[in-house]
Amino acid sequence: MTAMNSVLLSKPDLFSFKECLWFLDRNYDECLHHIDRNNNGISKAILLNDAEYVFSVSDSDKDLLVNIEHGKTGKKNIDMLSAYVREWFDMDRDLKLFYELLRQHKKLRYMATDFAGLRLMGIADLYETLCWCIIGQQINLSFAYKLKRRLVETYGMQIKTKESSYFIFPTPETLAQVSEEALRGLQFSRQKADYIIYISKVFSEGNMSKKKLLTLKTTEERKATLISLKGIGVWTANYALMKTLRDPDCIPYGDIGLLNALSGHGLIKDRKDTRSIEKLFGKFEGWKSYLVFYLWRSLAVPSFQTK
DNA sequence: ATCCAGGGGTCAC
DNA sequence: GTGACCCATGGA
Repeated sequence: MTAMNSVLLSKPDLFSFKECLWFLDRNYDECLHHIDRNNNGISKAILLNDAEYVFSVSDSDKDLLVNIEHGKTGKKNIDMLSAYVREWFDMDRDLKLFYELLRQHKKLRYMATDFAGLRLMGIADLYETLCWCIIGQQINLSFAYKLKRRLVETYGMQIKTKESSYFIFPTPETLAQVSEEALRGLQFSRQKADYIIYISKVFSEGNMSKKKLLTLKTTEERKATLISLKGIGVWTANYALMKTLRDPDCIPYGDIGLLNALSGHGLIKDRKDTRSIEKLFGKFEGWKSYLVFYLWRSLAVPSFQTK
């Protein structure tokens, strides 16, 4: 029997909370969650149905413990947060087939062991994902995280609990009203500032949403709809479909990290070797997004770093 | 100083 | 549809 402010989620097979946490804490200055290494857990603030919550997820043997730290409690709310966590950690997917495919590949089979249980960590909110992509376009990740922190701490909602302080990503309504100059003051380039403000207007005026995108049936239609927006190119569209809509077969073509991982494994000759890329991913039908994610994970393995 | 970083837009062919 | 070129900004 659990209290009304917490619930246990049973871990699926091939699930490692530790691996997932590692990804969420890979030495970058992430401003949208707090990792607690001592307690082996993570906490985060979110907005659900216009209500704010701070919740934590921690390891509890064969389960994950989800606890409401701040906000409305009760069964309905804890159920909603449970669903959020299951989605975030991609807990409802059976990775068995993916691991079978990995083990069939000489150069990649080590991943099934070394990264065992790593899940494709999602970003629930489409608007946040697109903003994050725009921020990250063509700059190094540590600077991208800096820009995101400035944006979030300047325009996001802050929630203070006894233990800590949390931020929620700014709303499109807020950022639609921000001036280009203000964002440039945060060291956004003119281009990034324009894209962010434009996307914010599109979302705040109701012309784009995750729900809207989900009404489109095919991946290609969804991709094309995203790309029709200024600032959203092939890379961003694929990234968003992969992280937010959880499309199983999206490859962010052109991604520098992906290319580095592929060449680090000796899987491609150069960045334009699209034939080899197609050939490799062709073997991972239904799991292309997962393969991309695992290749990103491999970038932290010293022997596969290109520098 | 120079090159690079989890791209995107534009324009010419 | 492909390729060349420009755009910005901090980090190494």
